[in-house]
Amino acid sequence: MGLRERKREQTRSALADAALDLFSERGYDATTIADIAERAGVSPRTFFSHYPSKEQVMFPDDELLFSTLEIALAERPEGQQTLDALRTWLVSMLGVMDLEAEAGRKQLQRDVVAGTPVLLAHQRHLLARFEVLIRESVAADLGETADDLRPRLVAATAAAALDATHPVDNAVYELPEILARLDLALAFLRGGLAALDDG
Amino acid sequence: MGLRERKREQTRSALADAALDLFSERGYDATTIADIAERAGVSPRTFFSHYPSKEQVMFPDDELLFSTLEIALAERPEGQQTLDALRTWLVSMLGVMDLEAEAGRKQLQRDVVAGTPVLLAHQRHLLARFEVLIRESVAADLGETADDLRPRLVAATAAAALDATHPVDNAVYELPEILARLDLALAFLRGGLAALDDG
DNA sequence: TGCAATCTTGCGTTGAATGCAACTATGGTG
DNA sequence: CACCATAGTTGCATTCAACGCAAGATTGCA
Repeated sequence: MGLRERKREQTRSALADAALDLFSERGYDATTIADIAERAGVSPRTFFSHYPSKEQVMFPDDELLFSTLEIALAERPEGQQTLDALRTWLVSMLGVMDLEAEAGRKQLQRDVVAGTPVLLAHQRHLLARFEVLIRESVAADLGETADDLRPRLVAATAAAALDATHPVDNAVYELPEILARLDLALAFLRGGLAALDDG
Repeated sequence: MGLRERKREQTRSALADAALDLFSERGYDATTIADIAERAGVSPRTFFSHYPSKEQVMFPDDELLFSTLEIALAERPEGQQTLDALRTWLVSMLGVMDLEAEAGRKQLQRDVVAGTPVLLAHQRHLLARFEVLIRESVAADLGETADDLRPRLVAATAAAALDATHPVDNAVYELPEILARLDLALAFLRGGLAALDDG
């Protein structure tokens, strides 16, 4: 990676760090883009060359998560079910994540989000985008349309399971614990499908 | 209802109508609050005394739906499950809705929403609020916390089922058809719970 | 008729977000 | 090493959503 890209990444994360700090100090609404840019040492205009909106600076790597899941679902081994691919993807993501970022920072991020309606809404929006990916993939598995009921139900459940992998309060989840939760959700989901087939 | 309230309601729905028309003519982004207010025959400032934001004018009666569900869940008969109360509420809502508003207008509203990312996001936000209600109520049923897995999964499924009651494309659903969809979702959900109990 | 509550309106302010053009730094090429 | 294309940064100007406030208009009630 060249100097140029490295500098850009540096600015990008400086903005994210500055934003997180300011949001947690003064609150989201009391912080302006100008404040964030100033603390990050760049011009206000530069903010928008890295993040398209004020909310997104709190979710710097969600675009990456989204695209990796998109690829993981599209390029999964022949015959592998969406839900298995999802599980595999989650494991690999958790593997990468815990290495690069320390837990305290993530916890602070969660606290700020939890206390800010606009950010909560945006987080749900992101989750909904994941749900769409899952829904389309599941629909293909089942040979149905994304508008049909079964893909909807399955995707909603899977998205809720993904959401439930985020620790609550100050708990720190370990990988096996997270997977256990996911598998419980998958069991729920498969039980539901079975019930539909019986009826 | 006095003259004052009637006038206010009149202004409120004039704004909603004007907004829907303009959004479908020029698009959401190309329409300003001033445009809407002008067509509705009121001042721009008045818009915000009826709707807190530009998005909400497209969902004029969701606050009502929300509060009625909140009450329906809180004041359900002793021993009645959340999901049954939800079903009852849906039936009563559909009964009221189809009488007051014609289907064509609703269809136009759905088209505009479907073609406008901001509005889609807001619709999901509203659905998420319903999901929270359901989640808390289900958690109480099960004697668990709203953060626990089962209430999350059940609420997510139920919310998806609610969402699936909205017609797709230009289809017009009849009441029995909608209920059949909901019941299918409830069967899915109970099958899932059963699977969890077995494991 | 007059008073109180409520709705409407205009004015001003803040701040998010975008477009554009100029400037700067980097990476690669001859 | 000089040159050029590419990409990142910045300042400037603009639009518009959203809010606070105070004054004006209208309705309900005594």
